[in-house]
Amino acid sequence: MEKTRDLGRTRERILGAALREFAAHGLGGARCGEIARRAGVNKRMLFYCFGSKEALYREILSRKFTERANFFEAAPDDLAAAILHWYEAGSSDLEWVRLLEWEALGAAGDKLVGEDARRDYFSRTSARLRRAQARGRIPRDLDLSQLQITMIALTVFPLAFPQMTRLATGLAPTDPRFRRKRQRFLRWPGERLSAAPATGTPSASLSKGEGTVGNRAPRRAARGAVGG
Amino acid sequence: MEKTRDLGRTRERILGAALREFAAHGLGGARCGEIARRAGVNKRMLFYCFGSKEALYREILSRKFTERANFFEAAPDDLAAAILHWYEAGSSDLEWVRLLEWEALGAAGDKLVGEDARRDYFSRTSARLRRAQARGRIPRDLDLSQLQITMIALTVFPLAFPQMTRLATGLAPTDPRFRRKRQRFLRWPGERLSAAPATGTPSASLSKGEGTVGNRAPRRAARGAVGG
DNA sequence: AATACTATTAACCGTATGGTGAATACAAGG
DNA sequence: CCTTGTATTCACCATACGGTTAATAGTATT
Repeated sequence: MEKTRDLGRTRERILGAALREFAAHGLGGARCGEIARRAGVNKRMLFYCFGSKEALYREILSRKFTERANFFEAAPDDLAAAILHWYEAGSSDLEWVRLLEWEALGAAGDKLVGEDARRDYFSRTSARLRRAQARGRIPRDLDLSQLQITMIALTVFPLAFPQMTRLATGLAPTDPRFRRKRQRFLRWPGERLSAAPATGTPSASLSKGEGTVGNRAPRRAARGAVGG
Repeated sequence: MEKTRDLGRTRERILGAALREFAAHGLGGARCGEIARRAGVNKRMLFYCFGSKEALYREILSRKFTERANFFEAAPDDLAAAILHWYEAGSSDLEWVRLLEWEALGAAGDKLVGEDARRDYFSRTSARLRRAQARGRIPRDLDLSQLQITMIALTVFPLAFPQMTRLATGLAPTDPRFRRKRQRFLRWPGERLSAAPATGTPSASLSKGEGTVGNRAPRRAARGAVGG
């Protein structure tokens, strides 16, 4: 039979509820009482287990962050296919995108959660892209760091701005029909990029895509803080 | 000499301070006391002038919304040039982007501020794009509503996720150097799109770009509310 | 200069919230 | 079965915040 007392389990329940609450309302907007209620746990346990709301938030970010990292590691070589993989990786988890977005709004310039890992990701991806460009698989006149954020933008944006997506397309970004259409659309510039006119290699490939995009720390106590 | 009592002026001062505060912290995170302090005005005046925090927020959104709309109205015909104009329109005002982002996170599905105007914008733009496509100036196999949110994504994303932008490019999205690089980058797919291989017209043009992208109403009292 | 009106201020209130002190109940070890 | 440690609960605090009541001081009008 179930143990009536199991700290590990309550921890997990809290983390689950907190993820939902923080994704929905951000650090400042999330309510400890609500997290406890959702977790079916006494509010006090949050502080017993994690010390403070902010520490709990950091824990959530850190977990989600590493979880997502693995996903990104598995990108295929072909650029067009890689874009689709990134789309999958970047848009299959609404809560993650929302956490990213809260962070983007809340960060004041203080160190991000997992900043090193992120920097790592970007520099690895960058090196890979540079190699591909040197081999002529990406047009020489294309700015690679611009290409990077562009790819993230292409995949993350619809989830990050769902109302706008719905207004433009009539579909929710989570709707399977939307996702199919988006994938079809993304294939277009992908192939175009692959057909690299600069050097003329008809089919392109990137090295394998790894890495992640991430998280960050808290802001000024229980609010939001400026972002720049 | 200056009037010591001027309701119009205090209203403006409040609006100015509120814009900054709401852009920085969102509806839930913004503090009435702080707005008053920044405006150099007694807190009571916020409620005297606007009734409630939320009403003030709506006023801010509505103003910013129509202000931006005018900007978007003036897009040139040529697609490549239009993209640059949209970039300018979409990325020249950080506060606006942040308001959009707060909205995106906060909206629970309730009606957006200026939703009708936005729908208008999207349908007008959509019609224009369809005409251009019919004339063969945009590849026939390109999904136009996907194209629309893509263009917004390309221009808005760097400001919406500044930390990511900085990690990828080493520059802040507001940095003039970044903006130049981004413009140069955006010209690339712009010209590529213009060279419409589907029907073969070498130089493309869109009709004029109008419209706007926008705002929304409040959420559950002084918090954040779910977004989907 | 008295009147009437309204912009402005000071003080205050009720509530919600993050966080805590201390009691309590369960489980394992002896 | 009793003790010991810890997971869980209950009651509570201090504070911050949106909003309001009521008094006050400019200003225009006559």
